Amino acid sequence: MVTGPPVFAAIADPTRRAILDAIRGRERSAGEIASLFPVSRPAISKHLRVLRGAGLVRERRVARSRLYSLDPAPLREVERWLDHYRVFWAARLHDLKRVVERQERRPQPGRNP
Amino acid sequence: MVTGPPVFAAIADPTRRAILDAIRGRERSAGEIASLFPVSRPAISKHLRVLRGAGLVRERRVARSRLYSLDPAPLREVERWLDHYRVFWAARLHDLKRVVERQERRPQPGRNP
DNA sequence: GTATTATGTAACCATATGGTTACAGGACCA
DNA sequence: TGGTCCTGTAACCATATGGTTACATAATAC
Repeated sequence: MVTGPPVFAAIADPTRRAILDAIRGRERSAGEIASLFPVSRPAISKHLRVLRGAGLVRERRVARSRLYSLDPAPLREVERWLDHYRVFWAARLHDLKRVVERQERRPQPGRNP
Repeated sequence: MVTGPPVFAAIADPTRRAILDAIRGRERSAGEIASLFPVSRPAISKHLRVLRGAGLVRERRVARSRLYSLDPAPLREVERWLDHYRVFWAARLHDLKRVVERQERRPQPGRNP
């Protein structure tokens, strides 16, 4: 049984990572998400439940559809864990800083509220 | 079956993350690692095999012991994946930059060669 | 009301996973 | 050589996981 923050287990599966990639940027309905993958709709439904359990997606009911959008907050836990290791590839830390600075200059994408 | 980069599955288990935390900093023997956890030594041996499969640990035979040390390289794959999401908590990007700058100023820990 | 659409849930299945105990093998010591 | 130490592997077990098909439910359309 995998205990600890569920986000680590949630992103272990490649299909779930792909789902996150698919809704990063724009909200999508469950059916729309399912259409992107070669597995059945119920399988996707279960993946979405896991992602919801990890707090990685928000669900919004609209008419007959359920629209899913990204909630990146739990990923900061992964980020925090990686912090302890980032020092080990410190040779490229200045690259990271440059990335950060580039993104700071960029306008906020702003997920729809 | 979990395909894709094995590093994501490797770090999904909390015991394996704890093992990485334990050998981050200093090399440890298999038995020493096992002594840190409430599970049997063979269980740890299997976890170490998974970590080796993901390229996260290096093994060095010394006398009767096997010494394990961290190989952080595969974690950069996780880092790279997170890059696409970091923009979504951009409000705190300047914090990250500060962390980076703090670590750049710090002397290199240098894993023994 | 009834039909239709979109989605979650139940029941089930095969395989993966994480754990155990028992055993095998290589390296040091006498 | 024989014995002890350290560790990996084999065999096995219970449960988790990811998938399926069939059904239930909720909201719109008629």
